[in-house]
Amino acid sequence: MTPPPSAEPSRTELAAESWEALFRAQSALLRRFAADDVWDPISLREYDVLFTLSRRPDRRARLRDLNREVLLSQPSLSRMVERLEAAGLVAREPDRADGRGTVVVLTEAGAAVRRTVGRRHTAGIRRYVGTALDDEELRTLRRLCDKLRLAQESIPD
Amino acid sequence: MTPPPSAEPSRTELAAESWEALFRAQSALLRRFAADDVWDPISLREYDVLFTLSRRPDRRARLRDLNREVLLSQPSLSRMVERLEAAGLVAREPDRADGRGTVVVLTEAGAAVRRTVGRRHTAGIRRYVGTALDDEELRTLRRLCDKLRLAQESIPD
DNA sequence: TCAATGTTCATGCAAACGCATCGACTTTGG
DNA sequence: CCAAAGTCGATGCGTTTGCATGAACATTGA
Repeated sequence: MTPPPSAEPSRTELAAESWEALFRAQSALLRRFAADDVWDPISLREYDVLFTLSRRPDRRARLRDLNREVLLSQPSLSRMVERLEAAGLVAREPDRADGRGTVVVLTEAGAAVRRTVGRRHTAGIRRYVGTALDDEELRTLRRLCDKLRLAQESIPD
Repeated sequence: MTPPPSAEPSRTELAAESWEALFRAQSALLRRFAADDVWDPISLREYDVLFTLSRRPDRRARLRDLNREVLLSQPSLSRMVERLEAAGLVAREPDRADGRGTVVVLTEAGAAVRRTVGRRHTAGIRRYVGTALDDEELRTLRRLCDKLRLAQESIPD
């Protein structure tokens, strides 16, 4: 149970330190982005949903699939989509292939808001991320984060 | 305004891709950790507060300082500390050096809960992070995330 | 010195969240 | 073929969050 008597950090310690560093970096950046006055008329979380939709073929996705990519509970996403629909940024339609499903579609207005907010947000990313690391480091960070995320699919619950 | 006609991704694109990768990796991991049945009797966010306190000298910190490290608004943290105090996991006392301040102290019970939950949480970290990357990659990820976070202190608002 | 300004924490309040659950539909297995 | 089990999305409900604000104290500058 106790770590081996070694000067080297164990694999578990390395993992814990890396996760903490990742978590803290994300928190610090998220705080900066949240402080940026670029989000009107949506929230950062809503932007995430619109952004995710905008990358999908036909700008549409099943609610369930959307939920897999966004850090929100299913009921919360359901209600957020409801609000976005009321604001005219997305539309909901039944899935013809599965009677249980709801398909969420990004409207033109939603795509426009996504682009506008996205451009402003990108300025922050360039400022807070792009000036902190050089090109090589950015590429490495991206590669490791992608690897870390994709690995989750192979790790059973 | 438009990117130069080049096959190379611009610095801005690199930064955006890296941030997205970081954000998605953090989301995926946070979801896994949240699904782990290890949090009782606290939430993941509350654990973060207890954990942060546990690393401080004398296990105590000003509310304001705590708020700098945790991704919560000041009122939310104030109320969370209120709940943690009601649960006996922290204590609040006035700051003798500054009449405005409130010092939050981790109690013995709070430290015990932090350790118990921390041990269980660490198993998840080892599983989800420690098996996804090798030692060298973990060290690199940690280094880049730390650099990214620390750089924020030098970037004005 | 002291008025003006800034900082720190608490609280009222509305919005958003997650959990539990339900109805509707789909998939599976005998 | 159909009953049982599983999946999907919506909704009731209590909890937690953030925003706006206020009271108390600290700091600043004339």
